[in-house]
Amino acid sequence: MSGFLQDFWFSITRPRRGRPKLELDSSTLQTVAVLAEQENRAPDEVAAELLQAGLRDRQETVMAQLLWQCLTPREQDVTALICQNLTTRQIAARLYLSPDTVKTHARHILDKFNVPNREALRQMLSGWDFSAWA
Amino acid sequence: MSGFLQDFWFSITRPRRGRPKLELDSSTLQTVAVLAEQENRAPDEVAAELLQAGLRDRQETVMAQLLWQCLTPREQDVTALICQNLTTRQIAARLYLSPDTVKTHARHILDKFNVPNREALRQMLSGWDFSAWA
DNA sequence: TTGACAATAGAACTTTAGTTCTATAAAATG
DNA sequence: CATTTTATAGAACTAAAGTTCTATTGTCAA
Repeated sequence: MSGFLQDFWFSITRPRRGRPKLELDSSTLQTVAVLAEQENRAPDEVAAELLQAGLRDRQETVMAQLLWQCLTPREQDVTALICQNLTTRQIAARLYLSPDTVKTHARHILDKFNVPNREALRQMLSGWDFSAWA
Repeated sequence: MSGFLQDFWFSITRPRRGRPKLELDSSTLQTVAVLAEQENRAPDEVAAELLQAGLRDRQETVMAQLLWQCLTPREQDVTALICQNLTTRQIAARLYLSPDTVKTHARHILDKFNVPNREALRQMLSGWDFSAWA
């Protein structure tokens, strides 16, 4: 058995109740293999890297969600529209404010998320769904 | 055996020579399991999603690399520095140009990559290593 | 050789975001 | 109740990016 099979078999045989099973379709595995071959690396290494990168993203999402809860309702509105790539003017028109007011909210938002600019905010929340503010 | 084990076992027993083995450390698997539990989803579903997202990123990189080849040497310089978040002024000082010239190059770069602004360019090349231009 | 094109360089002007400040009303606190 | 804090709103100014244009030189094709 390969090291992976050993590990997996070991985790299955451990006395754990209701442990979920890890099941991937073979096409994903094959794509990993193809990519690994292109990069001259072991597929398990590539897969681990991809998984770990994805997991890191998710953990950052948890942090961002906590910070989101610290926003006022108005700030959440402005955040959502910023992340949908609306300009200050567009946001102002949408929320019936002056552009300067939008910038004030943006200032507060960036401070609460501790990011240097709107781009960094958008990057931080890039996987979020803001369609409720469409 | 789980479905994954079946698939994997099946791929191993197929008459393929030198097929690489997929091997992940158990801590990664456990992290996937924890995340899946938080999201009330099956771990194999989460893992597949993470892998597929990562693979999609890699494919976009291939396209970007083709476009990168279309850049002139100067444009590649400017692209690298833009992606390291340098301002126009900083880039101009680094390359001994006027800021307006940097903006001209940027214009050409954005056109060649078919992106609307520098932020989109940085997003597109976010996984690249530009340390050679440090 | 001449003209077209590409690479490199730069300028004037506009738009947008960022920075620092002021102001008011409502809510919280002592 | 008086004061402080917070949320919301806005303004003046600056920095940065974006847009459209001009200019020169080298290369290439007719």
